[in-house]
Amino acid sequence: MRALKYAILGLLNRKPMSGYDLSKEFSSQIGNFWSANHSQIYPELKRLLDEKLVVYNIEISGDVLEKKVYTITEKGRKEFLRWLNKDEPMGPTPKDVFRLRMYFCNNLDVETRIRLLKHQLSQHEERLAFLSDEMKRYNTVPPIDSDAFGDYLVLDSAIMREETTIRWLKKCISLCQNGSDEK
Amino acid sequence: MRALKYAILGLLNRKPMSGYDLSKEFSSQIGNFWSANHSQIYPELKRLLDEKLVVYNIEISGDVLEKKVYTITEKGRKEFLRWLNKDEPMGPTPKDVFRLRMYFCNNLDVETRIRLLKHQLSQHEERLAFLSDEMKRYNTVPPIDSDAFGDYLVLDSAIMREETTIRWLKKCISLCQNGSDEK
DNA sequence: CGCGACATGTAAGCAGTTACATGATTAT
DNA sequence: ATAATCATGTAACTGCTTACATGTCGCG
Repeated sequence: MRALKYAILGLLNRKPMSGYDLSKEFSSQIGNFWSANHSQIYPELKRLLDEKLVVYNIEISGDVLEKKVYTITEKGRKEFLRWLNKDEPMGPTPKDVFRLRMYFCNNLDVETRIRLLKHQLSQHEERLAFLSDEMKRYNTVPPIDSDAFGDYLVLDSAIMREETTIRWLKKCISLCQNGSDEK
Repeated sequence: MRALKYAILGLLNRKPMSGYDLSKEFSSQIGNFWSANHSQIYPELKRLLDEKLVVYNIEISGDVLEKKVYTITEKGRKEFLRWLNKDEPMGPTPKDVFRLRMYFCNNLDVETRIRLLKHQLSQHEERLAFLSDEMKRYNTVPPIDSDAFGDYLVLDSAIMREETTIRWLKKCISLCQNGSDEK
């Protein structure tokens, strides 16, 4: 599978970057659906280098600090495009610990459920507010052949995901409260 | 973290089961948000046994075929409830390879994007149809202290997730088509 | 001069997938 | 008979997280 490999190749296909830059990218839009930390990125870059999918040259920041700026090769671009064009089946359903916990929530007293649900709710609302703020930067949908188009699509998806989670959490809270009244 | 440990304890807290039964459970409602296959379940059961959180007794199916039916212990129940009551922060954003691909979709020609998007769309619509069918079994919201309540909540969540994904996919298709007209 | 950001790496361990391996039971 | 399902395990490998480890640069 090696999704990280293609995530990195895709980012380097946008523009040359260092491992450090890549790890920052994974905190931005793309990070809503894929991320990795530096301890995974550096070894992967070494591997891509061995496979001749990337090359690097060293830039000096300041006096002596070396920065390896990686560039995708023609071979790398080909392999990336091959992966991107492939039609793959729907992936496995992603895991979610909080929903796993709610699956077992009949073992919790109602007050605890509501407390846990409200805590999740506030976190997701905060996250949604952050994402909505990012969305404000787009007055219009970016051109479909620009890098920004991908940014826009995944940001939109992340917002929709948060909105849906929030709707579900509110529904859960409501069901727990009504159910407890009925008793 | 050991989420699988608690998933298994929670299921055994519902009723005694074999490893085989557990792996089937992960294909039902709970499987929408957590799953594992038998190669992970059997070693985990052994570990739970070592930790004295479960015990088993052997049932014979047919003539000689042995079936290990696991039961949660009092210690196991306590540890499960401790985990369940804990208030944990929002987990990391789940990974999604298709959205990762769409992040890079400006490198695809419009026809390919639409083909890939429509393929995903049909798969998610099929999945939604299946889940909606499952939902029909509930004429009413189950009692909030029944096992079925958890089943209901996660099924509802899975349906909302599929609906949202479908809305997003349709939006992406529409954006790609309109954008290509404008050019 | 101290702190946060910049910058790159390795090691140990946990979690999860795929494949290997075996055998019994039930329905057709 | 034979295929699908029941039933239990192990081994090898991939992916990912957390911690270890080191050093520079720019700002206040």
